[in-house]
Amino acid sequence: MDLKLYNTLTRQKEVFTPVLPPKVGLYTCGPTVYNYAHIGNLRTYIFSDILKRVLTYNGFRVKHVMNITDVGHLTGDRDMGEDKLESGARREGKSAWEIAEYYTEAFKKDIEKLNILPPTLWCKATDTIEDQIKLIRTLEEKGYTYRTSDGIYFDTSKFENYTKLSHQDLDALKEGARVERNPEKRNATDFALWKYSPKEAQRQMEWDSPWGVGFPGWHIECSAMSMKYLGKMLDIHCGGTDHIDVHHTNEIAQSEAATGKPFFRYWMHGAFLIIAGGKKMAKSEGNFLTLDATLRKNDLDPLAYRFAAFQTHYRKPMEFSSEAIEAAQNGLQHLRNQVRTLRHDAKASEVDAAYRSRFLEALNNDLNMPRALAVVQDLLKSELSPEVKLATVFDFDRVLGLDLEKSAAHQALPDDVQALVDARQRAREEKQWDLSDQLRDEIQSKGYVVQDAAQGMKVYKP
RNA sequence: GGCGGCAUAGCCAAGUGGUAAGGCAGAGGUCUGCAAAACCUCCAUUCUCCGGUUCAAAUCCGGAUGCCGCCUCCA
Repeated sequence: MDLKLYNTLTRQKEVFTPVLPPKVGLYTCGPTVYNYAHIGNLRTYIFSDILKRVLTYNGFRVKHVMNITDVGHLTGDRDMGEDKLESGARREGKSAWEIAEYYTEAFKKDIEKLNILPPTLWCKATDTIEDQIKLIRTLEEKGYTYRTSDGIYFDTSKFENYTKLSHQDLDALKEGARVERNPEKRNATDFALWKYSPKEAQRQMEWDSPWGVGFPGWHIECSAMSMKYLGKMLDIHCGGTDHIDVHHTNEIAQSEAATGKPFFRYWMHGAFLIIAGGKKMAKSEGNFLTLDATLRKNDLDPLAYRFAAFQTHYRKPMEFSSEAIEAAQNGLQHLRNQVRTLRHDAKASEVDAAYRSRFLEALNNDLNMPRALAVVQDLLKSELSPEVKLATVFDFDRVLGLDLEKSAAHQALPDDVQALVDARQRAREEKQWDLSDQLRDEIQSKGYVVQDAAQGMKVYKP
């Protein structure tokens, strides 16, 4: 079955075919590690995780590269402003390197909690400075660069079709612009490839280069790393929608200018998460929620957030509220209970081909997770045997990543709990209901759920 | 000011020409000593509003209203 994906470049769904099948090169723009990720950021990584899992489910072999931006991302546009890592270091009284290390680890913990599979390869901007310098030299040799008092810039007017990804009208852009100007730039859209360290202040992160001591611009890292690690497999590049106009547009310009060849063929972008008031989540809006804070406040399973993200298509803004996340938690709990009930009296056998095909059809229609979830519900309500249902839903979970098999697995009870269970079983057989209820309370107070079924008592830890 | 997007039940939402998926919440029921879980049934004559095209529109076109994003760093 064809896998259709929406390509920002062409603004339509296209049948996906990689350069070197069955291998697929996937590049995800990772975080700038100067602060914690918020749940809006994480929505985008859940999206790229689904993309990767769907590719794998379709039989492709995915090489997934994700970068960590630990230098060169400025706080202002037009290549003015401070480096985020340097300002983060000042804010917290640590070194820029410590800041990067700390928030990289925090990010990795977050995605692990959400069952986001780690990439095949992590790469850091600061580990590839040499490659970035090489790329800038190539651009220099080909005449795409110019020098100003603060750095080396890319002349976007020399690259034809600069707006092919953003589909922007540059003339209209200029008129409406209300930004500080960098008077040395030839075009408003030109961007820094290399910035000199400021004369008055010592930077913590700086390197020698043919143009002087300094640091790379933000965009060049993704070009250098994606080409270095993916080689010819420049298949899919994904990230948040906010990257379309500047970051990804600039990546394409500098990469294609340097190589003379097309860069990635498929560009995919995840939409924002917006909070109840209808605003996007952002630090400047004061509605910045980390994963931990969200979970703690509502006492939730991290996978409830993953499940919540599946209810909205990745290209549509997702409405977040505590009501929505609680609904997702209940929905996930219900799904797990359904699977556990099946598991109680059956073993997984064969996957049902018809349901698998319907599930795949939803996934392959530009990752339509809401519809895929509806197929899961249909499956569970179907007339199929428990054995087949189980096998099929476990197969689906390769994409869903909701730990359905694990959460339904038989759990061995500790001796003290088992003793209580046995005692309660005897009490029930003797119809000593007061004692039975008392023992149930005791078992529950140890954090277990007690369910009386026809075949006997079910006791498990949720 | 320019460009783009969205508007479907109490909430989250799918659906791009053929007569409204799914989830959550809610109501009723089966099972059960009770509880919990599970299961079954019900829950939008209608898709922001007004026109138009069509045998047929939530889906296409025009207009209105509201909301959002980008053009400042941001997933």
